[in-house]
Amino acid sequence: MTATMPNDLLADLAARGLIHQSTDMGALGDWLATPGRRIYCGFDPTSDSLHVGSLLPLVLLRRVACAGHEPVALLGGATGMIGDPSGRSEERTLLTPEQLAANLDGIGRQIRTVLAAPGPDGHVPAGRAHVVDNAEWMRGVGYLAFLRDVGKHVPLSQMLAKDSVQSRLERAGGLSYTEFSYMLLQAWDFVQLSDALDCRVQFGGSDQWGNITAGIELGRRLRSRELHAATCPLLVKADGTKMGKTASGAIWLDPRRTSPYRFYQYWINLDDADAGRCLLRLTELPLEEIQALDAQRAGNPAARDSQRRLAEELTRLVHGEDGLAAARQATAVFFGAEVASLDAAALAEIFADVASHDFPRSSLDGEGLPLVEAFERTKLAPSRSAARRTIEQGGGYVNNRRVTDAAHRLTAGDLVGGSTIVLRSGKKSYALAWFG
RNA sequence: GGGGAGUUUCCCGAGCGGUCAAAGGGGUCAGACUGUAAAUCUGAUGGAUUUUUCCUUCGCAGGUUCGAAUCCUGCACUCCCCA
Repeated sequence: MTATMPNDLLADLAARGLIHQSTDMGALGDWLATPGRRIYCGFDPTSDSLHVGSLLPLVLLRRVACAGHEPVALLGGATGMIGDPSGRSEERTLLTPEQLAANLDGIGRQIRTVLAAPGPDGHVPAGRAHVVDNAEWMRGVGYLAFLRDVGKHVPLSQMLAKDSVQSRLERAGGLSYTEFSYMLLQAWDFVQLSDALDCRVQFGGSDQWGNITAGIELGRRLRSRELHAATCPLLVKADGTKMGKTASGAIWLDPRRTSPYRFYQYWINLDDADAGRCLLRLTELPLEEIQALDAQRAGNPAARDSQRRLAEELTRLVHGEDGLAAARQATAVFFGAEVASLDAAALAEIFADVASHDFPRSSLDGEGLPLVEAFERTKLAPSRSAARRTIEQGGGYVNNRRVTDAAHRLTAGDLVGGSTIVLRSGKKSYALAWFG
């Protein structure tokens, strides 16, 4: 059992800074006083993988489960056909049905995995998790029926008043009728979920407030039912930029897009200023432990216990114990650990992100392959001259051992794991030389 | 249409006819320091070989010279001033 009891959910969320806006907290608390309540949060199928930005709502659902309630992850199989204008400055391009199907499959898998992963205490969250797709109830609905059953009950004045609509209308591109209608679908989702699962609470990012309140209003008009909601603040870094964006692109949850190593490294490299908030909002570590880490960070920032802990928790959550182990091993190697004893499988795992180049096996025969040539061919250096320079200046490594002789040649004795030689330039530029 | 200025190695920007692969700054790459941070310091920075040396670069094409990025002619483009 997790230590958290049902009534603690709202207090815990508040303590972690996860409540930005909400409907009546008192009523919300009363409803949540009974265990096993269902709370939903929607996920847009805009890609076949979630990224770091989606971690917050995903962990939010886990908190729901840990508190003894039942999280409902709603996949936008229907709404994905339309596109949510919230927080968008321009009209979206429509997804093809094939893309949408692939995206639903991908993120559905990720959501199930994360919701079923054990927490820091080693236990799977108590509450049963539901994953549903709004295409289930939208697919068969006709346009006329929808206009009569749903549209009729939503005043245009309210729709026009939403921030998401206003900001788009002020822009040159405006927004299409299609995207304008999005909120009706999300509102209808809420009502449907309250019918089918007695789900009366919706969580979401603060940019969802408009869509969420549309659902609450519709529930009141159509069912005379009281629905509740809370939004969490958008997670941004201290410098105002989005979480999970790097120079080389977004940090994804899919290991094929972002290796566990790079995922781990993203958190390790997080600014001190952001570490505390991320621990609070993205991990399930007890508050006392986070406070202790905050104190350690203030007293000894160089140790970076917070970043390390954050990286461990989130990598384990997303990639599992094996993924964390791989990330740690890769980290050790990338920061100079011995490489000679690794086997082929470990090498492939660790250097998954690293560029490689195939050489004929015979090039190692006799005198061997000049190191400068290997550097040039693997693109570690733009030319032999450049390779010679970095080697002479102490920036050349073979299997993580520094080589300062520019005339050095690689031979079969340098092979690691049977057919590979690990080359490195400077602190962290690696390349693999394969000898097939 | 008339007059003037310019086009240099990744960028900016110096460059007396030879000693210019070309000052200086930025960037980049290494090294040191460090918290896998920031700042700082050091070195390197056309290619091939490293001993010598060779090849390719200074808008494009020719020319004058023993020899030009530096002089002459034509062409292209950019900028400024006067109409």
